[in-house]
Amino acid sequence: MAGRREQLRTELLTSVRDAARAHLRQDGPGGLSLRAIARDVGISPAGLYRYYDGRDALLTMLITDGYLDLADHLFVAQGLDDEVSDLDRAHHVPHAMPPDADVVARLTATWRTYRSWSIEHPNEFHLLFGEPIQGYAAPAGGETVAANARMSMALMRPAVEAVEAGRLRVPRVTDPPASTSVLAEAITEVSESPTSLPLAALMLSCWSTLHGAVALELNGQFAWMAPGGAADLFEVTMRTVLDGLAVDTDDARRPVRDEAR
Amino acid sequence: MAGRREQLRTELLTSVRDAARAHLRQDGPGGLSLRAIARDVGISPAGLYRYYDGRDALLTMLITDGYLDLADHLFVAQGLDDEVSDLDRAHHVPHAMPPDADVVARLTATWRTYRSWSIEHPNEFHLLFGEPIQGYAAPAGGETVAANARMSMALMRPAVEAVEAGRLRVPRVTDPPASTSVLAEAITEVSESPTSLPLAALMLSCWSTLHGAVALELNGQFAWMAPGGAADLFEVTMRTVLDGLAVDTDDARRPVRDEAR
DNA sequence: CCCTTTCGTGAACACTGTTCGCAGAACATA
DNA sequence: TATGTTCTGCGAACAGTGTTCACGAAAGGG
Repeated sequence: MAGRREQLRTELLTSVRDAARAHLRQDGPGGLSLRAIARDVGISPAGLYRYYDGRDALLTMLITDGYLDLADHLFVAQGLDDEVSDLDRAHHVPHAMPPDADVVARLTATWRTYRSWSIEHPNEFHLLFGEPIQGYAAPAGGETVAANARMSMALMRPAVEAVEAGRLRVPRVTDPPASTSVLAEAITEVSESPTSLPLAALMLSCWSTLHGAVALELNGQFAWMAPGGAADLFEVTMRTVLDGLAVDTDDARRPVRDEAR
Repeated sequence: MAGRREQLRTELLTSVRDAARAHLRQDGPGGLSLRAIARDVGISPAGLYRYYDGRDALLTMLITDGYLDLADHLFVAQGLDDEVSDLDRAHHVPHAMPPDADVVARLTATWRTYRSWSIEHPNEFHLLFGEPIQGYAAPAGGETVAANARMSMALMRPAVEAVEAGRLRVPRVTDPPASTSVLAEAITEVSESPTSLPLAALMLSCWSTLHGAVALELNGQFAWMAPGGAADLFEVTMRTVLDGLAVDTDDARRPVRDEAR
């Protein structure tokens, strides 16, 4: 028995959310204007405070949504559609793989999706991974950190699986610093599968490379060396990394290729 | 024969620059306020326009300075003090190496400096590599791109030297996409030394890893797995990458270690 | 001394996020 | 149905932002 009030409230609530997302996409995190959003949904600036308690609340909502949306895309890319919330289920994911595809193929598909999502949603990427907004601090409640953890897991999982399947070599870590012992434990806890320090280090360096390649491309650092777009640069970077991690066979190194393509 | 006017002008000019830098360091790129700067140097907001033509001019100045400052630090880390402008010569660079140090040691020192500079100047890092400021576009003149190129060279050089010295393996690139042929040419032109496509790809992936590790740490993505600071995480990531690029000797893989430390 | 260039100012404009008090509509209870 | 309570929404106001403009004063050159 939804009262008329609740109905109007949820309608306006999502209407505000949509307007906020639209403005984020167009003008970036810095250009988010409460007054403009209020104008779009047809209420006064002050009226907005009945729905979202100021700019910070809107930001945490956008950040949470961003992490979850990215996580959904990553899950779809791996063929794990059942992990995805109903909202984004029909989303088109360019590199999506069937769930029984080759492990390495699912890995590369996930990485490609991390990039393509970021290229298609540059302002969301900046909101999630860029500089913290002036005067904004994530609430201690942890709405955003949970979403963040979900995204991290979606990103890490296929790499872990590729290692477990024996398709990726885990490099040794020489002289690991003392404080990094917590690292493996933390990742073990989150990923719910036992993680050694070298494996954790591998995850770290892979994520760093992936993230760095996307971030540098997005900020135009590759513009002067790839005028025609940096998609191929990403491809080369990814293959360079994966070839370096290819398992050694007896006679020769087998380059890592994604067989299902 | 510096007239009294010019003298006052240059004084106020640098005074404005210092104030702008101070505000950047404290409040970040978004929190840069022309009125606050004007207040600091003791002139009216409108008077600022006699020295810097609006916010954008101030931003290009700050960006240029940032790239050059980072480049200087990288050069000092490699022991190339003569490349450095007089202004920052006496700067303390924690990982600085003598110019005759081991190639790999100079490489790791450069990477560590890339990180430590970013950690110590987070807002400058965001200004240089973060989201583009709302409504700002780099001038076509190229003041910032020249500084950017200088920084790129300072960053790439030691890795190239390590390869030339035979201390780093250059992984093959399987099936390079067609458009990446320009890449090698572009890097050859900038670095003034012949660069093959695999070498260019190696530079790319190294820079991506380096940048990604720093960016992720700076945005707190590592906070939950390294409560005590991420310096050791960076160390592990760097060693993982470099060990993966260690040259193959006849009997065993020799891990890359920096001998002068 | 005069004329030109530079400098600095205060006022104004169109914005921003946020707070406050005051209306009116919707709801729950007597 | 009548009354009291809660929720909505609004206009005004405050302190802040970048930028433009016309105007007076100072400095420099002839």
